[in-house]
Amino acid sequence: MSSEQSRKLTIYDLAKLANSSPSTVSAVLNGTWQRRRISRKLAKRILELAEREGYSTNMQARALRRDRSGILGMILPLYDNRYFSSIAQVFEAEARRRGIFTIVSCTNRDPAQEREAARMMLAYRVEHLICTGATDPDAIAEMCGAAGIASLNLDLPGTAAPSVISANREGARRLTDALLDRLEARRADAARVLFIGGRAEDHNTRERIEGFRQARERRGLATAPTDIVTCDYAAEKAQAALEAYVGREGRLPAAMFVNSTISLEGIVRWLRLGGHDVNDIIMGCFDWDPLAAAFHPRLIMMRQDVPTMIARLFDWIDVPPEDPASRLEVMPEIVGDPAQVRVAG
Amino acid sequence: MSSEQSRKLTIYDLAKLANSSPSTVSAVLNGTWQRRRISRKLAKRILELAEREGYSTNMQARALRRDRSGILGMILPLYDNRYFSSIAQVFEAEARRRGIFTIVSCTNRDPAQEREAARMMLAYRVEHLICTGATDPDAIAEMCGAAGIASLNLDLPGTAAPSVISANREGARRLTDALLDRLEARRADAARVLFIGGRAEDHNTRERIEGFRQARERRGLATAPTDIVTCDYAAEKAQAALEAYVGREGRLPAAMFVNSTISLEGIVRWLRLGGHDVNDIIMGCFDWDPLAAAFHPRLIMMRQDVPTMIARLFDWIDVPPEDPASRLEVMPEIVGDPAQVRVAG
DNA sequence: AATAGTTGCACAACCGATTGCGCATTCATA
DNA sequence: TATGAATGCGCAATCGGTTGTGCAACTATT
Repeated sequence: MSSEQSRKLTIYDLAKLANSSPSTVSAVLNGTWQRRRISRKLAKRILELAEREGYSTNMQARALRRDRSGILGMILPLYDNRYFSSIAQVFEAEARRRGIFTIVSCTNRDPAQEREAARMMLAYRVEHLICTGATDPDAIAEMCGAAGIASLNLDLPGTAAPSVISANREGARRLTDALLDRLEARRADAARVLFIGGRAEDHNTRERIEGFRQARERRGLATAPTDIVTCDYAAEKAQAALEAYVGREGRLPAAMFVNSTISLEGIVRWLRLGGHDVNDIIMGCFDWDPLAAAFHPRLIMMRQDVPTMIARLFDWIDVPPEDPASRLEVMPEIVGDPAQVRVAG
Repeated sequence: MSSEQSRKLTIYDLAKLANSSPSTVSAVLNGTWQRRRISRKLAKRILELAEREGYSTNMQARALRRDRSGILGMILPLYDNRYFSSIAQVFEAEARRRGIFTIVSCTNRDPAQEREAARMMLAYRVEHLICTGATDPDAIAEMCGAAGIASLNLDLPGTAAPSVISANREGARRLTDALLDRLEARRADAARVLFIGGRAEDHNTRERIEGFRQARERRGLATAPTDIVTCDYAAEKAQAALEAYVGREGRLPAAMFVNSTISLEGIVRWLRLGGHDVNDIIMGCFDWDPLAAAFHPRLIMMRQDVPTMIARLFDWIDVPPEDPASRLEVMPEIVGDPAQVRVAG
């Protein structure tokens, strides 16, 4: 609050001002002064001085000496949907609550960018690295392992580090059940249900497909390969895939299991452009977006339980699981389908 | 790639392995070896050794010695809309392209959190601090000034640091023009246009209101205080505000200028819950969301030009403006209104 | 062959905090 | 009045890079 020194104030400056020593100032400022038997009086004087002079600890120096950065790193595919942005926000909020600093980096679902981001995070000596939705989590876990840094997977599981993920199969089963219930209520053809979006090679998509298949099987419905279109997540891809599907089948599907809000964007756009009423198709989306809910109240969505997922993640940060390949599934919540409330239990 | 040492490899280790000295290894690894006249042969040998042993520079040590962290900091209100998430992504991508590391922190439009985040960023000795949509940018600029760190404002302007913002007034004028054009085409009552959302105390909202007012004035339309409802951004607030407005006026507005996608969410939800057709009201939104566009093709949106804004920001990071209170306005683009294409020029 | 310039590298002092250790006082006890 | 313990604090080494400076060895010049 006082002088606008361009050289930042250090503990050495404070020590001089307080007629004390750097080690004492350090102990006072980092809270270890009681253990070091610094008198309360002196501690108080130094704290006031630091406050008055606007001292701020040089975290680089502290990190270097302590060999701990006090930073938690996270890599993330993107920020631009509610699921990932909420992951970033909740993660940051929880870390802040614990006085830990966070660094988040978007890697655009690109393995090369993932590796590069991980390399930087390791150079900054993050204490843990959270890999969210990583395309190649094991590669990163291996890098972290070599550097002696713990890594954790979120959203997509790996085999080389503990993973917190959504209960994709069970969630998909419930979402599919909700779609089928609606179809029955409408007396529509339950055969024409389309699963669209996602990547055939990613774990979540495979699990959701399996849940989709199982839910149908339990009602005696077969699932043909053409019922499933894993066209990647992008809106344009979903749009083109739906167009192709409709061209092939000659008509719209009766219901759709849309594998992300970004795919939903393409689907809805294509339907509107083609003059279709979105309400004519029963739609479920495995992800949640309140704006979509506002526009389309009959849309059924699976909202992944981000707060719980992050909480479990921090549990493992606090106490690493014995098994490095531990996998924890967190149940997502169905939204927008009142009829489902009893079924979900 | 070799041993899984738990102690991280340092330049001292490499120096021993290479029969060289730490200073030489350092120069080789940080690229200053030519200036230090290290032979190409030795440099090559050391680089290969470092690669083989999986060396990674301890950035804390480097930052401490250089007195520069190589980190760019940004504070942001939220990630969860397309505007802010895109700011974070584009900012990070551009920084990455330049080999600079970034730290982004969400501060929930809360001045206390803003200050706390800034304090942490300064403790980590970020080289610049970008304050995006800060409620109190000048307070942060002052903190940065005292620490001898340059700060820049984005989205919301301040008086104590250079600011890159959207051309809110002109953008609002154009958006309002588009609404009024549609109203005329529909021969609807141009008096019943509602401006809704935002904060009366924030600069952007004030500017947009002024643009709104001017556009109407130019067509001979007066703007009453009741035509403007700055109920904050939250969906629930917008929902409640619209309900109150309709209760007061006895009918829906003919058109609405919605001041953010988050407010739009509340508006649309209220309309759907009340059984209204969103197409009955001519709507413009000052912000852009592709999912909203997909659901509501007649919605007119102002898409803020994030890439240009970030580019200008980096221009000022490279070459600080002479005037610390410089302000640069970047024109947003109107989306979803084909008729506007010629008017926009 | 003596001198000057160049090449190639190592020494050692930092950067700012942390922390094991030790030394002077003061206090309690015998 | 000695003696042991407790109190209060400072010294100095250390974390891992960076960088000004200096010194050999070698090359070019006269």
